[in-house]
Amino acid sequence: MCPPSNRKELSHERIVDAAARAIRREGYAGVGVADVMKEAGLTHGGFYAHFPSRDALLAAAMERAGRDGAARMSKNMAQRRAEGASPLRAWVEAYLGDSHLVGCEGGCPVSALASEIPRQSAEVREVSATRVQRLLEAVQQALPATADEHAGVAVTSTLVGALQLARAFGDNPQGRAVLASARKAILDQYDHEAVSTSQ
Amino acid sequence: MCPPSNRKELSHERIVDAAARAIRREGYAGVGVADVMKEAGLTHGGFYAHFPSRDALLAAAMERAGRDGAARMSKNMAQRRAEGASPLRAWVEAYLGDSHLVGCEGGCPVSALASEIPRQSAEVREVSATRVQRLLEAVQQALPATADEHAGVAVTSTLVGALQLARAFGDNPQGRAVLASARKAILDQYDHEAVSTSQ
DNA sequence: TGTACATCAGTGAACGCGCGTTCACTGATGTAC
DNA sequence: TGTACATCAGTGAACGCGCGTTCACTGATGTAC
Repeated sequence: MCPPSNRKELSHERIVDAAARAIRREGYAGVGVADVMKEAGLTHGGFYAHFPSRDALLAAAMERAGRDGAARMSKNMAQRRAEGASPLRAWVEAYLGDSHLVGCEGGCPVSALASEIPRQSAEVREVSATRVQRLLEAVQQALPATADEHAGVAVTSTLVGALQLARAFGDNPQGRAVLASARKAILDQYDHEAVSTSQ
Repeated sequence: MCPPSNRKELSHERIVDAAARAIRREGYAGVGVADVMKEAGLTHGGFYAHFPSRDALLAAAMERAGRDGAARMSKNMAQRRAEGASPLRAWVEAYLGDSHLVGCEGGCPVSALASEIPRQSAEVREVSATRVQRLLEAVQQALPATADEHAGVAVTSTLVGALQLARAFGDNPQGRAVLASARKAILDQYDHEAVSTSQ
């Protein structure tokens, strides 16, 4: 069925995909080797033919989750931009959408894992820090050209913090109110530029 | 040495104190019953005379950590206010101080644990949500009276998010830059009121 | 004041369980002749 | 075309370990008389 040189590679992809979902759903600490392998349709014994350790899997999963999240954001944003939203509005409404209150599985791994990062192994911390850096860059690009770097960092912090506080309350009016307040505060301050200013 | 009715109570306090430090240092998932008991100067066997389960300990620890953190913030703020800082400046500089980049052990449990909260048991989530609520209220009180509730939520989100992103980078120039940007952005926007306006 | 007893906080061994990791083996696949 | 062999991804049993939890016991303390 599969070209021989591809078979292992395909399994590898399934494992990383499963782990990328698992870390966002369960946290770094909640992810087990056996569960990930099972979700990838394999048995746990074969794991060490793919990764030297559980930590190596977590690192690969974080990188994959970051790319996943970015791709999904791009798609989501493109649609909002097509509907006439400014880049910043598109970002903020996509990132802080009410649907992100439940199930972090497909969302931004930084907001799903931020407080766990400092407690991870060096290899996981390094990959995670790079993902934070990419998130900062993406938000900066969505801001009007007049916004300085401080603004980019502050907006990213607000996005990540608001999503976490909202999730701490859960999918209820209190959680949704946190998201709404953060959306409003960011757009009121930074979205004074007209839509036509950018792009 | 100890009045008999007090002895158990004193042990209980030591256990909760140890756990309140442990959850901030290691995360909910990183805290073990035996380690906490050892840090409290006891053996693990006695634990279940104090708590019905590990989750009950985590809940008690979160509440204690919240009060601890609030008390420390009060002290820190009082000193800054005495030096002439506005309430908001005092809050922001205390909360986002560079010293919080290493060792969350004595700091704000919300920023130390935020992304883990949605994965906890109901009892831990409830206590944690209350701590988030208290944090929102405290920040709101530090803001100028002209600031609405959206501003309070946004500033709290920025504080929590910035501390976590900075800690993801670590105690280095990159981490300190995140804190500095967040401090600047918050104060530039919300601290236009003169010091004399409040209190 | 002194002795016997009741109380109870804390001890430490033991339990079942799930984890990360290892390894001898299986069985499907492609290759050599 | 057919047979024998080499390769190697994946299997599943087993390992040591640490965890949360239980429980029979200890030993210090205060009380009754």
